[in-house]
Amino acid sequence: MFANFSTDPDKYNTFNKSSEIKWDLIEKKWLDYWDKNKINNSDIDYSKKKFFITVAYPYPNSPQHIGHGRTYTLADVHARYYKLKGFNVLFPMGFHYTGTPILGMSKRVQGKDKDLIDNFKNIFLIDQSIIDSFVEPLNIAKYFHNEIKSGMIEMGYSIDWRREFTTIDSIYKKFISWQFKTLFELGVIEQGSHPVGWCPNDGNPVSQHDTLGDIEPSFTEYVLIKFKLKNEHVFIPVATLRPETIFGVTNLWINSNENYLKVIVNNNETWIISKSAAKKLEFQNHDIKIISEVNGSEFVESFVENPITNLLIPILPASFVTMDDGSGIVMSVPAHAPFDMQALIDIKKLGNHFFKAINPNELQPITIINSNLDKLKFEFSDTDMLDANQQIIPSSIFLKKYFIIDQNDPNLEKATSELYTLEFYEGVMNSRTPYSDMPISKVREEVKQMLLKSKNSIIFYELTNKPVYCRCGALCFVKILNNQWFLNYGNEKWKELALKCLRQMDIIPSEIIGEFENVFDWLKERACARKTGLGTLLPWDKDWIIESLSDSVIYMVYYIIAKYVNTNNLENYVNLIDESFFDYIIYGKKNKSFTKLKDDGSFILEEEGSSSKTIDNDNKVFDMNYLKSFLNLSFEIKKEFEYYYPLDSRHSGRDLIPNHLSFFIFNHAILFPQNLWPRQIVVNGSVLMDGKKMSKSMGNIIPLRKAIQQYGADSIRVAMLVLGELLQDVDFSFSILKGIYTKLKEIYNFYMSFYKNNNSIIESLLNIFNSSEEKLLLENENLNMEDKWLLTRLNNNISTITFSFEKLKIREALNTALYLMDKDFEWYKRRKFSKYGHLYQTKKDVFIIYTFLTKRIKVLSPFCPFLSEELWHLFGNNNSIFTNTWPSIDKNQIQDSLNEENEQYISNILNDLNKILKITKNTSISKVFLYLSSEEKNYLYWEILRLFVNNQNKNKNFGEIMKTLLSESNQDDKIKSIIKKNTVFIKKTIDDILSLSPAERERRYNIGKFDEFKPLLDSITLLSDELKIPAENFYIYGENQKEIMDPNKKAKFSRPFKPAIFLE
RNA sequence: GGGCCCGUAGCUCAGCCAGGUAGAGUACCGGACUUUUAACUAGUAUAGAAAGAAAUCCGGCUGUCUGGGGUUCGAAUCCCCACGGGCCCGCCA
Repeated sequence: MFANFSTDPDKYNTFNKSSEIKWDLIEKKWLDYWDKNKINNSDIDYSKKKFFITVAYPYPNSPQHIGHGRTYTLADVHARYYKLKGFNVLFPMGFHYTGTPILGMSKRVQGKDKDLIDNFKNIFLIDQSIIDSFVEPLNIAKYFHNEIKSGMIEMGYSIDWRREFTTIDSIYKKFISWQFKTLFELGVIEQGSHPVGWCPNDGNPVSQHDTLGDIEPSFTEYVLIKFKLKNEHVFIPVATLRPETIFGVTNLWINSNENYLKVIVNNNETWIISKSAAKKLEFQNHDIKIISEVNGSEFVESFVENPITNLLIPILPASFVTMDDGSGIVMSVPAHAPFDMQALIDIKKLGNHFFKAINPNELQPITIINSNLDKLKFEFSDTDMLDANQQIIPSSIFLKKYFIIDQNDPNLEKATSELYTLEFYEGVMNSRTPYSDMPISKVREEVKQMLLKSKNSIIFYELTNKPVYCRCGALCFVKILNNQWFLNYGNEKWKELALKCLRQMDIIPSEIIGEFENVFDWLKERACARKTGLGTLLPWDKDWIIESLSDSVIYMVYYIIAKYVNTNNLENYVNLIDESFFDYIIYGKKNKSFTKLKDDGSFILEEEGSSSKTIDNDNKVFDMNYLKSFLNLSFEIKKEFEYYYPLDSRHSGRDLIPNHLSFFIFNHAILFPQNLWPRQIVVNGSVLMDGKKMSKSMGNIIPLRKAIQQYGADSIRVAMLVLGELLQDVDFSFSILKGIYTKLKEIYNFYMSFYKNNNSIIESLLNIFNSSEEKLLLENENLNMEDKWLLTRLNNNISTITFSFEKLKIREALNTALYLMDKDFEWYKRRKFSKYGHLYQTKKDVFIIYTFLTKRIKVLSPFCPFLSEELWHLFGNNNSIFTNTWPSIDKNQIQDSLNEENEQYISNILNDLNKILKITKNTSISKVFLYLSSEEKNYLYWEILRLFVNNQNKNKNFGEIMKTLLSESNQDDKIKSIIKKNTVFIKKTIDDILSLSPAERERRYNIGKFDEFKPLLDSITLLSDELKIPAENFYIYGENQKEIMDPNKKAKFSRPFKPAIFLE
């Protein structure tokens, strides 16, 4: 990968002074350096704590776009932070070849699909010759694999590439076989049937990219209820989504203009169904034999028996019945289905003479569901709307509401769905049914189960978005796949185990844990094998390929093995690798040849005189040395597994919670002992573009590598993370990216100029930290007010950043490191310049700034590794910044609170003065008078502050405070009078304190008596500069000072921290 | 249909869990800046003025916290309802 780069740093010449920074050179230089110095490699090191972190590996069917980068970048920042904290971090990456889309794409390339090829050419910028090679599916995977990997390297991800693998590598497949055999033995893999979208022409399941117009076939479950023809052994099945309405059926509807089929189903029953229903039933695994074709009209006026109520009901003609839905015959529930009601009305219009055996007027709707129709009833009252029991007929209300005229009215759909929703959520069954007062949502399931149990119905699947056509042009159906293999995530014991695992895991952000619990709740059987695609064969049933979400749940183990495949030729022993190998590594079980291994890795010697051949338990003969070296390797791998496992952190997008992440927990929970369960999951939201999810079909993707070329990796890393906190879905923004680009440039330039002006001092400072010289330079009395403040702020910021990192509030950490620290430094500059006219001069000055800059670049380094490494080396360090340590927090450095308060105070005064100047708009001001508040006021201030700090939950309104103050001073009349004299002051002070953050209150409280005079005096030069008033024209008085100049009697308005101000 | 999330400055997002202070970045505006001095004002070191703005710096600006109701002395924050936007539920990964 890096063969083209040299390690000679001069070659890159990134320290030159041209105004544009050569990010590409900087990036190449450090990528090369990290690679040469193996910075990202991780091996067993018992002297360090390990930290094993992974991200979901990519599926290589397209280049990475900015959206993918977020999860990876977060993980990388997390990894780099832990590395700086002194952990031995393992951050590996693999590639997921398992699945079908690559095969589909390859087929489309073979078929010269224009859309796809244009996409490759124009969006992904792939050469025609490469596209041509895509007729071979593996070439697609390999191409994008390389593409994605290059992108990851260019982004500076600290991945240990020695552990790379793909999911179709031979030993990986053995690993997956082991996983499935083990799961099978644990009894959580079962066989059953499963509905899928199906192309009869290809004989394959179809999903979105297999269909014309990229339609995802979706289907619902109907209940097909069988009505027996009176006096005949013939059944008329009808499909319904509302089985509970069986109690309200008055008749069946048949289309008398269409032909139906008489068929024998499953060699057993005779049914009358539409032609399309016959076909659908065949795909749904029913054996259909056609006997004859019959016209629908032949059944008109026949009677059928309701299988539940046993009532005899007639079959009547209706034109709204379509042959493509259900069986082509429907049951009529006029009271609750507007279609049925309208058809009934239409029939009644035909008149009695139309029928021989039936008087349609005798057909009365049967209301079986009560729901709140009050609003509608009020608007449309009419006698027609009552049934025989004087109950309101819901469907008729909706017919009126939509002004329906006949059964072909398009508004009937609307009326139907509205009534459906109303009754489903608010309706209850009435007393005509055995389910009186039960909610529909519950009854529906019960009736369905009852019907299925009594064999009066079957489940019937129907596409909801039909017609769906395969790319080959054939019409698609719902097919029931037989003998489908499932992972039974519904298994109670398994679920319990998974829940236990979840509970002891650290889920970040914690509020997302509820989402996991929900998923665990409804998770049931999950198909785990397919007929097509790349992947591993199901070990006991080689017709099936293990499905992609099932072979990617515990693969983190494999990163440990992959290193030995890539660097120790483990593949040479592939014939020795079977379940016993994984049993040994993961469980420490010794089967087969592993019985020859002792616990310390040495061998149990063969009997004397044995040859160099050995025989394992399967009676296979091996060369002894060959076996020994395999066992040696296995022992090494086992040691490494024990060192790195369990997994410490797993990063993923939140869209994977319902599947991958949940399966990940389930599989770990059952396959690993509790002490090896994963410890943490970190979930992040996705990156949107213009409010929409990035996707190829939307054409709103930004290829990652292109963006790196333009803005550099660091800018993109920062932009991705600063956009929003973890869980938030963020909108990508180029203006922010550009802003960050210039920000990083600014940082770079400042470090450069600082170095150039002070290079000899800086070099002498290289090893100063923790030395006696450092202590000497930081002697309290040597430091100015602003120096102390800067060091305090530095300390506090590092503490904030560290704390944010620990909670993985990455954005907060970044914001502090990138922006807030800069703000502090700006203030420092202003103070310095105003006092001395320069930023640095003495060694001490340089040292303070050097301290700030050095620590800052460290806290920035997880976010911008390239910039940080560059500047780290600029300052003369000749090791990698990532082999260094995270800046420590100096708890008792100096009087932190006081330093902060001082500068805060100065800044507040400056703001106040500016505001007053602005309001008065008086430019002729020449003198500034400041009055500091009296002892009495200060005393009261602390008393009130004490109440706030100590009694967090008490009422803090004015009355309460007064009461408390007075009651606490009940013996002391002097204090009492002070309190009474200063009620206005107290009220204002309460407001002052309320407007402080809790931290600020705490700080002021901890400082105790605050001397306002000191910071004022120290900042006179600053105030003078900023206000453009000579320093000698500032006058500071105590409120009660005798020789006070107070022409406007302002002094009495002074309050602690808020001196009274008068401008002349 | 089920589950989840979001709605705060023009834009992208913090703040909400633990109620009292609305805050960052970006955009925008002004100034510093550069050029010109032909015309205008003072007057010749120049300033105003006019024009230009790549970067940088300084200063400034912006809010019915989606709406309604409730709890509270006090609500962006807690509770309820409504509205608007998004995500996930596949033999996709």
